[in-house]
Amino acid sequence: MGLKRGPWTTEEDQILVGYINRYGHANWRALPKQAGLLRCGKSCRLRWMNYLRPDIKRGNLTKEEEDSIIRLHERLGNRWSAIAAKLPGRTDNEIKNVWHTHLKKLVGPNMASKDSQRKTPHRSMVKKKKVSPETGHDTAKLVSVSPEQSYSDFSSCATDSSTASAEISDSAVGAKDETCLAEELRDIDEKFWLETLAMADSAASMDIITTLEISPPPAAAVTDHFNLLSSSNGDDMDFWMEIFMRSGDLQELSQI
DNA sequence: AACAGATTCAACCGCATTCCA
DNA sequence: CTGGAATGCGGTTGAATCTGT
Repeated sequence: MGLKRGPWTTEEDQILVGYINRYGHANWRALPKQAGLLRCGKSCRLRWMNYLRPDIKRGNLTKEEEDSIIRLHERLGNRWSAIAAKLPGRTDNEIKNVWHTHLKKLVGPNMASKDSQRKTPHRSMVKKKKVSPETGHDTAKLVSVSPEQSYSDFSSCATDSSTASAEISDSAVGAKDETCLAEELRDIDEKFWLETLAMADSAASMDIITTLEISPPPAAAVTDHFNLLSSSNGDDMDFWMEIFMRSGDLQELSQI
């Protein structure tokens, strides 16, 4: 289509930065044409988000940042954008690259293999994990996916739950047929939700939620767990993510 | 100095989600 | 409700660079 690809030149960068500084980036698709760039909107967005944004930190990650990434990855899996959101000035792409080039090696072979198993902790699956009014589970969705998908999805959702480490061994994953595995996952899944929600229900958790300034916790969040689960939408994701993370902290603390 | 293999990281690709008519 | 466009995300690729022989 006559669009340029490959590395960006300094001139292109200047044009893009100049245009965005002046007009913003309300419409990425229209932006390159209006700015006079022979790039697709997607490419412009990526260049801006990962490289040209003024708030991007340059240089190597600090030890603290690396530790944070390792901790967050342990809890969130390969949800790079979620991890990046906790590290101001760092991009999801950068964190992903750093993980694959440095940090994966640091955390050791066990975690590394866990990482490869985890594969795509897909956000769609996280969202689809709505609770059916009758059964409390979206069974059809779980049964229809492959064992690998089910496991990676599960681990991404429940990475930090103690039940998440109610391990499904490699061999088990390989050996079980899809139906058996789906049933097992449903059991674990239910346990996970109950535990997580129980955490949210406790006064201690509410204190933490308050002090964390999670904004704003849905009014029904604690009083009506399952109704909320079945009606939860994207706006609540940050809230739930904090709950997942905090519940992990609470469990770690209780073990200590 | 020359080469091969390893590493790094910007950019691309495909897919899911969100938005809107 | 539906379908198409726009956006965002995570996995992958490949050129540039580094390192070891």
